[in-house]
Amino acid sequence: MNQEDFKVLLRDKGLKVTSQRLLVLQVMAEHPGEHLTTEEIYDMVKQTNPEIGLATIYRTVQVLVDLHLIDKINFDEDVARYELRNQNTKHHHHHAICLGCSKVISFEDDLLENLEAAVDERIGFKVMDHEVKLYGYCSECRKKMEQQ
Amino acid sequence: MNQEDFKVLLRDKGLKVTSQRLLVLQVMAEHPGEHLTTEEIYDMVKQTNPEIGLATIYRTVQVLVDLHLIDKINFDEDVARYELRNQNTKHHHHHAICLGCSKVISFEDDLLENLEAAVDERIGFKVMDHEVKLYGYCSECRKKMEQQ
DNA sequence: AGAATATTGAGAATGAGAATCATGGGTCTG
DNA sequence: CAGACCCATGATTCTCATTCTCAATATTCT
Repeated sequence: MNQEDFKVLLRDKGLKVTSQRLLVLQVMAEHPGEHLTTEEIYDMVKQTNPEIGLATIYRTVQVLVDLHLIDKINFDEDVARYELRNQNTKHHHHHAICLGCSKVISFEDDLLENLEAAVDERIGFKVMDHEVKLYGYCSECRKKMEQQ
Repeated sequence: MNQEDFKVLLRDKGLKVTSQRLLVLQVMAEHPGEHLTTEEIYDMVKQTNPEIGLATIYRTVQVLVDLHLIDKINFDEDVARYELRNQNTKHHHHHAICLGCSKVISFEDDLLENLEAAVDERIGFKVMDHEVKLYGYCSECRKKMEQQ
Protein backbone atom coordinates (compact mmCIF):
# COMPACT_ATOMS: atom_id res chain seq x y z
CA MET A 1 0.00 0.00 0.00
CA ASN A 2 1.71 3.16 -1.17
CA GLN A 3 0.84 6.63 0.00
CA GLU A 4 -1.13 7.59 -3.08
CA ASP A 5 -3.35 4.53 -2.86
CA PHE A 6 -3.95 5.34 0.78
CA LYS A 7 -5.06 8.87 -0.08
CA VAL A 8 -7.50 7.53 -2.64
CA LEU A 9 -8.80 5.01 -0.14
CA LEU A 10 -9.41 7.70 2.47
CA ARG A 11 -11.23 9.97 0.03
CA ASP A 12 -13.36 7.07 -1.20
CA LYS A 13 -14.56 6.58 2.34
CA GLY A 14 -15.29 10.27 2.81
CA LEU A 15 -12.34 10.69 5.16
CA LYS A 16 -9.86 13.51 4.98
CA VAL A 17 -6.21 13.12 4.11
CA THR A 18 -4.18 14.45 7.01
CA SER A 19 -0.48 14.45 7.73
CA GLN A 20 -1.17 12.55 10.94
CA ARG A 21 -2.87 9.68 9.15
CA LEU A 22 -0.13 9.48 6.55
CA LEU A 23 2.51 9.46 9.25
CA VAL A 24 0.91 6.74 11.37
CA LEU A 25 0.52 4.45 8.37
CA GLN A 26 4.12 5.15 7.36
CA VAL A 27 5.37 4.18 10.81
CA MET A 28 3.35 0.97 10.70
CA ALA A 29 4.71 0.20 7.23
CA GLU A 30 8.25 0.68 8.49
CA HIS A 31 7.70 -2.03 11.12
CA PRO A 32 6.16 -5.02 9.35
CA GLY A 33 5.70 -8.11 11.49
CA GLU A 34 5.88 -6.15 14.75
CA HIS A 35 3.07 -6.06 17.25
CA LEU A 36 2.96 -2.48 18.40
CA THR A 37 0.98 -0.87 21.20
CA THR A 38 -0.63 2.52 20.79
CA GLU A 39 1.98 3.95 23.11
CA GLU A 40 4.82 2.54 21.02
CA ILE A 41 3.33 3.94 17.85
CA TYR A 42 2.90 7.27 19.63
CA ASP A 43 6.58 7.39 20.59
CA MET A 44 7.74 6.59 17.06
CA VAL A 45 5.39 9.05 15.42
CA LYS A 46 6.49 11.80 17.79
CA GLN A 47 10.03 11.59 16.45
CA THR A 48 8.74 13.04 13.20
CA ASN A 49 5.83 15.07 14.55
CA PRO A 50 6.27 15.91 18.25
CA GLU A 51 3.02 17.88 18.24
CA ILE A 52 0.79 14.89 17.67
CA GLY A 53 -1.60 13.86 20.45
CA LEU A 54 -2.09 10.38 21.85
CA ALA A 55 -5.82 10.55 21.21
CA THR A 56 -5.06 10.96 17.51
CA ILE A 57 -3.09 7.72 17.55
CA TYR A 58 -6.05 5.91 19.07
CA ARG A 59 -8.39 7.41 16.49
CA THR A 60 -6.06 6.71 13.58
CA VAL A 61 -5.38 3.06 14.37
CA GLN A 62 -9.14 2.57 14.47
CA VAL A 63 -9.40 4.10 11.00
CA LEU A 64 -6.61 1.85 9.71
CA VAL A 65 -8.27 -1.23 11.19
CA ASP A 66 -11.55 -0.29 9.50
CA LEU A 67 -9.70 0.06 6.19
CA HIS A 68 -8.09 -3.37 6.76
CA LEU A 69 -4.61 -1.88 6.54
CA ILE A 70 -3.64 -3.07 10.02
CA ASP A 71 -5.00 -5.70 12.40
CA LYS A 72 -5.77 -5.37 16.07
CA ILE A 73 -4.44 -8.28 18.08
CA ASN A 74 -5.06 -9.15 21.69
CA PHE A 75 -2.44 -11.16 23.53
CA ASP A 76 -4.14 -11.44 26.93
CA GLU A 77 -2.33 -8.36 28.10
CA ASP A 78 -3.99 -5.18 29.25
CA VAL A 79 -3.13 -3.35 26.04
CA ALA A 80 -4.13 -3.83 22.42
CA ARG A 81 -1.47 -4.34 19.77
CA TYR A 82 -1.52 -3.46 16.10
CA GLU A 83 0.23 -5.08 13.19
CA LEU A 84 0.59 -4.15 9.52
CA ARG A 85 -1.61 -6.37 7.42
CA ASN A 86 -0.10 -8.24 4.53
CA GLN A 87 -2.13 -6.95 1.60
CA ASN A 88 -1.49 -10.11 -0.40
CA THR A 89 -3.53 -12.24 1.96
CA LYS A 90 -7.09 -11.49 2.91
CA HIS A 91 -6.78 -13.20 6.29
CA HIS A 92 -5.04 -12.45 9.51
CA HIS A 93 -2.03 -14.61 9.95
CA HIS A 94 -1.61 -16.89 12.93
CA HIS A 95 0.31 -16.49 16.17
CA ALA A 96 2.07 -19.07 18.28
CA ILE A 97 2.57 -17.82 21.82
CA CYS A 98 5.19 -19.48 24.01
CA LEU A 99 4.01 -20.29 27.53
CA GLY A 100 7.64 -20.30 28.67
CA CYS A 101 9.13 -17.05 27.40
CA SER A 102 6.01 -15.27 26.06
CA LYS A 103 7.63 -14.96 22.64
CA VAL A 104 5.17 -14.56 19.76
CA ILE A 105 5.91 -16.34 16.51
CA SER A 106 3.86 -15.37 13.47
CA PHE A 107 3.22 -17.71 10.60
CA GLU A 108 0.99 -18.03 7.57
CA ASP A 109 -0.96 -21.10 6.84
CA ASP A 110 -3.96 -22.15 4.85
CA LEU A 111 -4.63 -25.41 6.60
CA LEU A 112 -7.73 -23.79 8.00
CA GLU A 113 -9.52 -24.03 4.69
CA ASN A 114 -10.93 -27.45 5.44
CA LEU A 115 -12.08 -26.25 8.86
CA GLU A 116 -13.85 -23.31 7.25
CA ALA A 117 -15.48 -25.58 4.67
CA ALA A 118 -16.66 -27.90 7.44
CA VAL A 119 -18.20 -25.01 9.39
CA ASP A 120 -19.98 -23.75 6.30
CA GLU A 121 -21.43 -27.16 5.61
CA ARG A 122 -22.37 -27.97 9.19
CA ILE A 123 -23.90 -24.74 10.49
CA GLY A 124 -24.15 -22.57 7.37
CA PHE A 125 -21.60 -20.09 8.65
CA LYS A 126 -19.67 -18.26 5.89
CA VAL A 127 -16.17 -17.47 7.12
CA MET A 128 -14.73 -14.12 6.07
CA ASP A 129 -11.72 -13.97 8.34
CA HIS A 130 -10.12 -15.99 11.07
CA GLU A 131 -7.83 -15.55 14.00
CA VAL A 132 -5.80 -18.41 15.44
CA LYS A 133 -3.65 -18.48 18.52
CA LEU A 134 -1.61 -21.50 19.48
CA TYR A 135 -0.30 -21.74 23.04
CA GLY A 136 2.65 -24.00 23.69
CA TYR A 137 6.41 -24.14 23.99
CA CYS A 138 8.96 -22.85 21.48
CA SER A 139 12.01 -24.87 20.51
CA GLU A 140 14.31 -22.92 22.84
CA CYS A 141 12.12 -23.39 25.89
CA ARG A 142 11.72 -27.07 25.06
CA LYS A 143 15.48 -27.48 25.06
CA LYS A 144 15.77 -25.76 28.42
CA MET A 145 13.10 -28.02 29.89
CA GLU A 146 14.86 -31.14 28.64
CA GLN A 147 18.14 -30.08 30.24
CA GLN A 148 16.60 -29.93 33.68
CA MET B 1 -16.38 -31.67 37.88
CA ASN B 2 -18.40 -32.25 41.03
CA GLN B 3 -18.00 -30.28 44.22
CA GLU B 4 -15.93 -32.90 46.05
CA ASP B 5 -13.41 -33.13 43.22
CA PHE B 6 -13.16 -29.35 43.25
CA LYS B 7 -12.39 -29.34 46.97
CA VAL B 8 -9.65 -31.89 46.48
CA LEU B 9 -8.25 -29.90 43.58
CA LEU B 10 -8.13 -26.72 45.66
CA ARG B 11 -6.39 -28.44 48.57
CA ASP B 12 -3.89 -30.09 46.24
CA LYS B 13 -2.88 -26.64 45.08
CA GLY B 14 -2.59 -25.32 48.62
CA LEU B 15 -5.72 -23.20 48.21
CA LYS B 16 -8.49 -22.99 50.74
CA VAL B 17 -12.00 -24.26 50.24
CA THR B 18 -14.37 -21.35 50.73
CA SER B 19 -18.09 -20.96 50.22
CA GLN B 20 -17.41 -18.18 47.73
CA ARG B 21 -15.28 -20.40 45.50
CA LEU B 22 -17.81 -23.21 45.62
CA LEU B 23 -20.60 -20.81 44.76
CA VAL B 24 -18.84 -19.20 41.80
CA LEU B 25 -18.01 -22.58 40.29
CA GLN B 26 -21.58 -23.72 40.86
CA VAL B 27 -22.95 -20.69 39.04
CA MET B 28 -20.58 -21.31 36.13
CA ALA B 29 -21.61 -24.97 36.04
CA GLU B 30 -25.27 -23.96 35.90
CA HIS B 31 -24.60 -21.95 32.74
CA PRO B 32 -22.64 -24.18 30.39
CA GLY B 33 -21.96 -22.73 26.95
CA GLU B 34 -22.59 -19.16 28.10
CA HIS B 35 -19.98 -16.43 27.90
CA LEU B 36 -20.34 -14.52 31.13
CA THR B 37 -18.73 -11.28 32.22
CA THR B 38 -17.46 -10.79 35.76
CA GLU B 39 -20.36 -8.45 36.39
CA GLU B 40 -22.90 -11.03 35.22
CA ILE B 41 -21.36 -13.70 37.44
CA TYR B 42 -21.42 -11.20 40.29
CA ASP B 43 -25.15 -10.58 39.86
CA MET B 44 -25.97 -14.27 39.75
CA VAL B 45 -23.81 -15.14 42.73
CA LYS B 46 -25.35 -12.33 44.77
CA GLN B 47 -28.76 -13.99 44.54
CA THR B 48 -27.42 -16.75 46.79
CA ASN B 49 -24.84 -14.74 48.73
CA PRO B 50 -25.63 -11.01 48.68
CA GLU B 51 -22.61 -10.28 50.89
CA ILE B 52 -20.03 -11.30 48.31
CA GLY B 53 -17.75 -8.59 46.91
CA LEU B 54 -16.96 -7.94 43.27
CA ALA B 55 -13.23 -8.21 43.95
CA THR B 56 -13.78 -11.78 45.08
CA ILE B 57 -15.37 -12.59 41.73
CA TYR B 58 -12.32 -11.23 39.92
CA ARG B 59 -10.00 -13.24 42.16
CA THR B 60 -12.07 -16.41 41.92
CA VAL B 61 -12.41 -16.50 38.13
CA GLN B 62 -8.62 -16.17 37.98
CA VAL B 63 -8.29 -19.19 40.27
CA LEU B 64 -10.74 -21.17 38.12
CA VAL B 65 -8.84 -20.25 34.96
CA ASP B 66 -5.57 -21.40 36.55
CA LEU B 67 -7.22 -24.70 37.45
CA HIS B 68 -8.48 -25.03 33.84
CA LEU B 69 -12.07 -25.25 35.02
CA ILE B 70 -13.15 -22.21 33.01
CA ASP B 71 -11.69 -20.34 30.04
CA LYS B 72 -11.22 -16.63 29.62
CA ILE B 73 -12.38 -15.43 26.22
CA ASN B 74 -11.91 -12.05 24.61
CA PHE B 75 -14.45 -10.93 22.03
CA ASP B 76 -13.00 -7.54 21.12
CA GLU B 77 -15.15 -5.89 23.73
CA ASP B 78 -13.87 -3.95 26.70
CA VAL B 79 -14.71 -6.76 29.12
CA ALA B 80 -13.43 -10.29 29.52
CA ARG B 81 -15.85 -13.19 29.39
CA TYR B 82 -15.63 -16.58 31.07
CA GLU B 83 -17.00 -19.92 30.01
CA LEU B 84 -17.20 -23.32 31.68
CA ARG B 85 -14.61 -25.63 30.21
CA ASN B 86 -15.67 -29.00 28.90
CA GLN B 87 -13.60 -31.37 31.01
CA ASN B 88 -13.71 -34.06 28.35
CA THR B 89 -11.58 -32.03 25.97
CA LYS B 90 -8.24 -30.57 26.84
CA HIS B 91 -8.56 -27.70 24.38
CA HIS B 92 -10.63 -24.59 24.21
CA HIS B 93 -13.42 -24.98 21.77
CA HIS B 94 -13.82 -22.63 18.85
CA HIS B 95 -16.02 -19.62 18.31
CA ALA B 96 -17.67 -18.35 15.17
CA ILE B 97 -18.61 -14.69 15.51
CA CYS B 98 -21.23 -13.24 13.18
CA LEU B 99 -20.29 -9.88 11.67
CA GLY B 100 -23.96 -9.19 11.08
CA CYS B 101 -25.70 -9.85 14.39
CA SER B 102 -22.68 -10.40 16.70
CA LYS B 103 -24.00 -13.81 17.69
CA VAL B 104 -21.36 -16.23 18.93
CA ILE B 105 -21.62 -19.86 17.89
CA SER B 106 -19.44 -22.37 19.70
CA PHE B 107 -18.31 -25.60 18.16
CA GLU B 108 -15.84 -28.38 18.74
CA ASP B 109 -13.49 -29.56 16.10
CA ASP B 110 -10.25 -31.39 15.84
CA LEU B 111 -9.36 -30.36 12.32
CA LEU B 112 -6.58 -28.30 13.82
CA GLU B 113 -4.52 -31.35 14.53
CA ASN B 114 -2.80 -31.24 11.16
CA LEU B 115 -2.08 -27.54 11.63
CA GLU B 116 -0.52 -28.26 15.01
CA ALA B 117 1.56 -31.09 13.55
CA ALA B 118 2.75 -28.79 10.77
CA VAL B 119 3.80 -26.11 13.25
CA ASP B 120 5.69 -28.63 15.34
CA GLU B 121 7.55 -29.91 12.31
CA ARG B 122 8.27 -26.53 10.79
CA ILE B 123 9.33 -24.39 13.75
CA GLY B 124 9.60 -26.91 16.59
CA PHE B 125 6.70 -25.38 18.48
CA LYS B 126 4.82 -27.83 20.72
CA VAL B 127 1.16 -26.83 20.89
CA MET B 128 -0.55 -27.27 24.25
CA ASP B 129 -3.74 -25.37 23.59
CA HIS B 130 -5.33 -23.35 20.86
CA GLU B 131 -7.90 -20.65 20.43
CA VAL B 132 -9.70 -20.10 17.16
CA LYS B 133 -12.09 -17.37 16.19
CA LEU B 134 -13.87 -17.33 12.85
CA TYR B 135 -15.45 -14.09 11.69
CA GLY B 136 -18.18 -14.28 9.10
CA TYR B 137 -21.94 -14.45 8.58
CA CYS B 138 -24.36 -16.88 10.19
CA SER B 139 -27.09 -18.62 8.20
CA GLU B 140 -29.78 -16.17 9.35
CA CYS B 141 -27.82 -13.09 8.36
CA ARG B 142 -26.97 -14.69 5.03
CA LYS B 143 -30.67 -15.20 4.31
CA LYS B 144 -31.43 -11.59 5.15
CA MET B 145 -28.67 -10.39 2.85
CA GLU B 146 -29.95 -12.50 -0.03
CA GLN B 147 -33.45 -11.09 0.34
CA GLN B 148 -32.26 -7.53 -0.21
C1' DA C 1 -11.25 32.58 -1.39
C1' DG C 2 -14.69 31.31 1.73
C1' DA C 3 -18.12 28.15 3.64
C1' DA C 4 -18.85 23.77 5.45
C1' DT C 5 -17.23 20.14 7.98
C1' DA C 6 -14.08 16.67 9.57
C1' DT C 7 -9.93 16.32 12.40
C1' DT C 8 -6.85 17.48 15.87
C1' DG C 9 -4.71 18.28 20.64
C1' DA C 10 -5.24 18.75 25.45
C1' DG C 11 -7.21 17.41 29.22
C1' DA C 12 -10.97 15.36 31.73
C1' DA C 13 -13.84 11.37 32.22
C1' DT C 14 -14.76 6.54 32.12
C1' DG C 15 -14.47 1.91 33.53
C1' DA C 16 -12.31 -2.76 33.99
C1' DG C 17 -9.36 -4.80 36.73
C1' DA C 18 -5.58 -4.85 40.34
C1' DA C 19 -3.78 -3.40 44.81
C1' DT C 20 -4.34 -2.45 49.73
C1' DC C 21 -5.47 -3.57 54.32
C1' DA C 22 -8.06 -4.72 58.32
C1' DT C 23 -11.20 -8.39 59.44
C1' DG C 24 -12.82 -13.02 59.25
C1' DG C 25 -12.61 -17.96 58.20
C1' DG C 26 -9.97 -22.46 56.93
C1' DT C 27 -6.45 -25.53 58.08
C1' DC C 28 -2.91 -27.64 60.79
C1' DT C 29 -0.61 -29.02 64.99
C1' DG C 30 -0.60 -30.80 69.32
C1' DC D 1 -10.87 -28.95 70.39
C1' DA D 2 -8.08 -24.82 71.14
C1' DG D 3 -5.13 -21.82 69.54
C1' DA D 4 -1.80 -20.31 66.00
C1' DC D 5 -0.98 -19.41 61.46
C1' DC D 6 -2.04 -17.52 57.35
C1' DC D 7 -4.84 -17.36 53.31
C1' DA D 8 -9.24 -15.29 51.62
C1' DT D 9 -12.67 -11.81 51.76
C1' DG D 10 -15.03 -7.14 51.35
C1' DA D 11 -14.67 -2.42 50.94
C1' DT D 12 -12.32 0.88 49.07
C1' DT D 13 -8.91 3.10 46.55
C1' DC D 14 -5.80 3.18 42.79
C1' DT D 15 -4.10 2.49 38.15
C1' DC D 16 -3.99 2.87 33.56
C1' DA D 17 -5.81 2.03 28.79
C1' DT D 18 -9.10 4.00 26.16
C1' DT D 19 -12.85 7.24 25.10
C1' DC D 20 -15.08 11.65 25.38
C1' DT D 21 -15.43 16.71 25.11
C1' DC D 22 -14.71 20.92 23.01
C1' DA D 23 -12.46 24.78 21.11
C1' DA D 24 -9.08 25.53 17.55
C1' DT D 25 -7.36 24.11 13.12
C1' DA D 26 -6.91 21.87 8.66
C1' DT D 27 -9.03 19.86 4.58
C1' DT D 28 -12.29 19.69 0.94
C1' DC D 29 -15.85 21.50 -1.98
C1' DT D 30 -17.99 25.21 -4.55
